[in-house]
Amino acid sequence: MMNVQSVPSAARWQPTARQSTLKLETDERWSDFKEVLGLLRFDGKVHEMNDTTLFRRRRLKAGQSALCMGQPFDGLYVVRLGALKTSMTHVDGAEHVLAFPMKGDLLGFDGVCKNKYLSEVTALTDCDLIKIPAADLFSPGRGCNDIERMAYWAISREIVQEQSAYALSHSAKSEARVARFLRIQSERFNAMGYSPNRFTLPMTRRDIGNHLNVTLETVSRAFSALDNLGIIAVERREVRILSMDALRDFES
Amino acid sequence: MMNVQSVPSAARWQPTARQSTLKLETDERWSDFKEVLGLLRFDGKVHEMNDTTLFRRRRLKAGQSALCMGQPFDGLYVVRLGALKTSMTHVDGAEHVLAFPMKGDLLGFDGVCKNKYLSEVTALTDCDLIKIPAADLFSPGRGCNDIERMAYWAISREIVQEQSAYALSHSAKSEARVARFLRIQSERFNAMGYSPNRFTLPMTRRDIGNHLNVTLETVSRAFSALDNLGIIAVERREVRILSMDALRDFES
DNA sequence: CGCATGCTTGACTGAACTCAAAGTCCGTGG
DNA sequence: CCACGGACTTTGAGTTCAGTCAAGCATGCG
Repeated sequence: MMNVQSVPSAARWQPTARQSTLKLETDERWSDFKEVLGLLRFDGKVHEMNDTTLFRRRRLKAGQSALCMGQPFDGLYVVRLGALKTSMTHVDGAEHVLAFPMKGDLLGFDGVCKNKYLSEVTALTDCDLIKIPAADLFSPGRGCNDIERMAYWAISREIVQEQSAYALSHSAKSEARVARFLRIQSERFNAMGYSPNRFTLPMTRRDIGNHLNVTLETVSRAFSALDNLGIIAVERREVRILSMDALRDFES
Repeated sequence: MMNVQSVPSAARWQPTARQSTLKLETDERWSDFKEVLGLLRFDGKVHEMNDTTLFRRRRLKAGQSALCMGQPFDGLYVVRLGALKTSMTHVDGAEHVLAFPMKGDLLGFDGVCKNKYLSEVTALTDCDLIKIPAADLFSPGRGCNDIERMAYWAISREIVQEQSAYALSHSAKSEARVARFLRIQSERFNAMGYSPNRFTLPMTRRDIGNHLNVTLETVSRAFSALDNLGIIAVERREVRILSMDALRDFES
């Protein structure tokens, strides 16, 4: 088990030396249904425990693209390790950051409807994903399967997160948005089993700003302001939250 | 069939006289699986056409609440007629408008995950909903059923819409947001079989502004500006789009 | 070392918010 | 019937917050 006080090692953004690139790519690894249920923190009922199914794992290096807009839908992915960024690119070329999926989050669910992915997913750190192939989800021959049910439960959860993120970008003041963003990040790290009071942000100021609909300078200024008030201590991407209550008060 | 040129009668916002309130409430109506598929514009495959299942209809008057935050999840709803507003209320009392569901849209999908609804849904006009009970979605005894598959297909579609809405509130200038909002409304009316060039908005300026994260005054000013430029003609909630190309150019 | 990327901070500007007033439409009650 | 009140909308004037532009620093990499 990982030390709760420490920051997840893969969440540091410097891409490590490529000593073992080839080894990684040929090193096939698998995850079972139970592991996926655990990662997703699924709390529903499973009818017959399906321990025979194995899912292929997929590794990504920081900066690599996991999914691209327009690609045909071939399955869902669960993040096993690392941090990513989902975004949509407009016709005019402007990028919009939708979310920052991390351990236990689901990717690719926007591809079910039109049978192709509608957003881009980029790895911010080295990542380890578990793929749930489309074939396992929609096999018409099978009976009502637990995998499908689990997947849809997880999709519903992602909707809820997305709605919160949407609401996130609607506070009146920019500093309040940044404060709320930090609180939510803290809660997510906590849910993943890491420390909620000390963590390393995997994304740039620019990505945060894009996600919150403010400029990167505004994000930087908000961080500095919260630091000067003694609410947080921030040094580049290292964040410590000194007073969660003060941070929460700052949101309104 | 409704005249394509005309505005849907239920989309006018004045609550009609209550001549037949009691009649409506005792007048039980039902919809079949085929009608729901048609409303949702489902284009996937259905294994065995399920024409025996009947869904109960639910009618609402303008201003009534369809779903409330915190209520236990009891099913999904498909809009058969009318327009609604989904919103989330923050701890500080601020409301945030997420979407304006209309004919063919799905409601209540955010309740699957935690087994309770997480957003409020209010009728903007008189509405006619079709309820798909939770029991029909998750009956463990049944085989893999088409209803469940259809529901999840529709949920995925709603995610896509929501992502677009999220992106909608991230244009640089407020007038561009309003222009994009109008284009999207136009496309939705078109998809529903109504005229894309002439329609009646079911929501207030305040609701539009809340959805786009601008003030109601800014929405009003943007409407006036687009009117003065000859791109649209707006009179209170009646909107005519005079040049769709110019409107689209205005978005960037 | 030089370069690229990311972060911070400052000064200035302008777009959108706030406050305010007036007009429109509607339903209701005198 | 008309007057009134309430909800919605429009428009104006002043202010403030966040965007833009710019400079400088830190870090990591080739």
